[in-house]
Amino acid sequence: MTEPLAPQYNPSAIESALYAWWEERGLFSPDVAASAPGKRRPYVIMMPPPNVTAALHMGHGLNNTVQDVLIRFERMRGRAALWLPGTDHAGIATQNVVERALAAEGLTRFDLGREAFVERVWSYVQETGVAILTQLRAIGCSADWSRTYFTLDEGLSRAVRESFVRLYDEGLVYRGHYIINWCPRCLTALSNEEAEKEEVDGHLWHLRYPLADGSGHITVATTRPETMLGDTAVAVHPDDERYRDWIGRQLRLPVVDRLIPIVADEAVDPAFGSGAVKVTPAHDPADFEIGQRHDLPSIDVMTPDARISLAAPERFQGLDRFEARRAVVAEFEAAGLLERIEPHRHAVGHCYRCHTIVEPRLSDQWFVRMAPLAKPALEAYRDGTLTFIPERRGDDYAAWLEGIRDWCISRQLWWGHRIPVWYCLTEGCGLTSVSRNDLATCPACGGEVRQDDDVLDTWFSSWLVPFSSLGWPDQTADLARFYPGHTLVSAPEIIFFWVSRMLMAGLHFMGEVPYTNIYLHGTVRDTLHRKMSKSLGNGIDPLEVVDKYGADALRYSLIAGMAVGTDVILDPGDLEASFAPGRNFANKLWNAGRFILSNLNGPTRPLAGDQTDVVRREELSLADRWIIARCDATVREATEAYERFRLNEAAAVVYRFIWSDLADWYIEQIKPRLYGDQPGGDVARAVAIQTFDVGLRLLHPVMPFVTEALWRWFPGRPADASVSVAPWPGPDARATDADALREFGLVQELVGTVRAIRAEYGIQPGHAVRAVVGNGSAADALRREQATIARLAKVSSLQFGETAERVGGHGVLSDGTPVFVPLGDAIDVARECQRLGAEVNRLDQLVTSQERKLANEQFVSRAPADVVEREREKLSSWREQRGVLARKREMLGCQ
RNA sequence: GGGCGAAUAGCUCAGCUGGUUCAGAGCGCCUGCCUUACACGCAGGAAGUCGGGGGUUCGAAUCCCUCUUCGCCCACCA
Repeated sequence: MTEPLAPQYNPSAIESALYAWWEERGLFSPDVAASAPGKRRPYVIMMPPPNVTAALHMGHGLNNTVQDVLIRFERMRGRAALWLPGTDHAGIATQNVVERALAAEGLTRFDLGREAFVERVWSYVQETGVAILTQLRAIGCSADWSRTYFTLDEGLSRAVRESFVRLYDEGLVYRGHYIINWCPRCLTALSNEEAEKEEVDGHLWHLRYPLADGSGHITVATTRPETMLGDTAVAVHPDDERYRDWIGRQLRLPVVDRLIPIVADEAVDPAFGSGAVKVTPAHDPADFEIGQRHDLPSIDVMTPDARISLAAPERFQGLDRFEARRAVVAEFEAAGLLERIEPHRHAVGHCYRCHTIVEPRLSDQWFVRMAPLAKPALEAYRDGTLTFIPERRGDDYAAWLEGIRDWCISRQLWWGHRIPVWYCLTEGCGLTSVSRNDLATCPACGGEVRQDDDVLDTWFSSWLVPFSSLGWPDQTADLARFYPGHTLVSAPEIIFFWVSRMLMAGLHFMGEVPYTNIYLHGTVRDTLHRKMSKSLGNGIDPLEVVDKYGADALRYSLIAGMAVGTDVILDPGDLEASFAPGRNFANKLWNAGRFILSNLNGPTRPLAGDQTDVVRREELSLADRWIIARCDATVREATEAYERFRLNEAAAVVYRFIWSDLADWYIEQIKPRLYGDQPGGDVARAVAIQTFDVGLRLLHPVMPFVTEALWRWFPGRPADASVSVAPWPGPDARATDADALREFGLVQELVGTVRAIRAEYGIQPGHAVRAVVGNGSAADALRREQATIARLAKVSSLQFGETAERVGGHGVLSDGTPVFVPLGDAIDVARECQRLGAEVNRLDQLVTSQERKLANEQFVSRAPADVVEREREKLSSWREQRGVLARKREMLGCQ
């Protein structure tokens, strides 16, 4: 205890030093040997790897705080706890960042060429890549940094290739020519999940397509008129009476002047629009399928950056898709073929990285066949292997798996894992080789080969992380010990990108789910319930909070503000409102610790592992027994709350114990024993230390820094002791003490009653009053705690029994004990009558409704006996209190 | 268009298996206190028809139905 104990806790003075000390000691690196087979399975959490270029935001703050609370809890419970961190190369996101930097220099990636560009990304990533991991340390994350991975590391890249080759060999990876989601800005294909559907207000254009023979026209409705440049048919439903005779006839496609047929297809909904659909196989997934069924040509009228291609009439070529839309509509209008335009709200896909409207595009891509992978993953949910917290998220998971479509995994990017496929360039051979190793020549003909230009979807490496980060495909010791893990902590929007895919990959490659608990927390939002985001400018920088209020305050606010599965609302305009409670609590702890530690200079008892071992039971005062019982109850409640992922409740329970019980009552109660030579000082010191110690340990997962600082300063700690690996407090049957809880509760009530009377009549704080306490069930206890009552309620003399005086403040305890504070002329009798009258009325209402309840035959006969008994006790208690106050009113001569 | 969630004090939210936490916490507000751990504190206080309506039950903030208002997810009616 050599550190200066300033009265105000200063987090920045200790946090980084404590963190460095933890890390140096390797407290977060579980030993593989120490958790050898036969011992309890280790507890493993895979950290959702942040993007390598990311800067810490509140979403990371919440996600990682939750994980840290869980991992610290399990570590203290004595399990080998591994929290495995890493970073994600984040293909599109990272490439975009670097391309933006290039753009500032007036360059594009094409100016550099592939090799130079990738090098440039690497150097960028090496510069910034560790920033977020450093930031996670600043908020106290106890991850095992010695095992940090990067998804483009050699090891993980090997895993990516291995999995690709295996899936290919199993027929689960294939190359196909389909409509995919295409981002015209990022110039790459996207998976369905990466194309975010968003409702937008658009229009429905009703266009007339004339029959080739000039005998009339058919009207089609479309939300994207520009695609008509690539129309190759119009489809109607085969049973649609209106068009029965039209099927098979030819239309003259306006604008492009091409003949296209009318075909019949079941996919058409006769009830929508005109019941006739223009068919653009190259630009719409549904149309593509219609095209296949009817053997229609596909005309791709757009370039990769969504301009009109050479396949369209010259006057449209080069136009942006939205310019082309206007131009097409204008031509229809000019030709009198625009029937009408109506407003139409519909869902449009947007690139999840740059928010550009996605263009459905026909191209050759690599896919993973998902149905066979989804089946066991669905089974694992249905048979109860998986637990979702909150439960309802399991339904989202199951629904997605049931409707799963094949996964487009190729990306036309340069940053990522190059697809391990080589094409032979030799004419007549043309072999496609899928290989774990780089190929220089064709294995069949020895000719020149060319590797596929594309890279894999970022998530194709992340879905392997639960085992690839442990060394797979090698059978490493880490893999044997730490797979499978237990809990995955993520946000609901990541379920489809990552959570379910890891489950599928784990089952497929490892034969076991990578985790069984899936904890899905909410989103961090502002007070208008908008998601915090850079673009909205409503974010809060976690590091600024750490700076101003400390990491513990940040963590406390995030945890305390979050019930299972609900969002966390923070006010970017008022950091004080959001984070002061945590800061204040840390300061409270600091000062409670300071007080206890600075009062150890008297006799004390040795610390022991268990609170009731410290002293003999008969030496304990009522207050000692009470705080010990409260402490034990807190241990039970907090432990259960942590186990059930009710982290906010765990925080609240410990907060109440430390602040309301320990600081407000127990510490106040023992002060005389500590200051003077009054007996029991040694016992009080021992109990205070012991219960505070328990409180610190219970709180450590949520507020690691301040608890560690205080815990280490306790006398007698070995220099290398850390609360982060201190044993988790266990319940103690001997601490249970209902009498102490009830009796000290009455002491608290009495003090509160006298204080309220003092405040009501404006008695100066320095002025002592007398108090008269009548006979009640706890008379003995109150008598024994006279000194406590006198001190805390500023009572000069506490009398027991009757008194002839009647003018003063009156009250009653819940057991019916009358309380009287003689105040003579200091009070106005009428006011006191009114005060008591209100109280009698309140009790009267309670009594009346309670009497009705107990008079109800149905209640008495149907409610459980113990409930009826409790209700009877309540009634008699209220009657008793009402009687006491009514008599007091009589004595005062109230009307 | 389908599915899910939320609505409790001025604000942010707890309230789990219907009844001893049952109407709570923190912030804010009002009153009084720099009482020798803490003014980031202490003590006392005001403040709510538990969104509306209906139902089940001896008993509902809690379970069911319905309406209203917000939010989220999914969706190839062009």
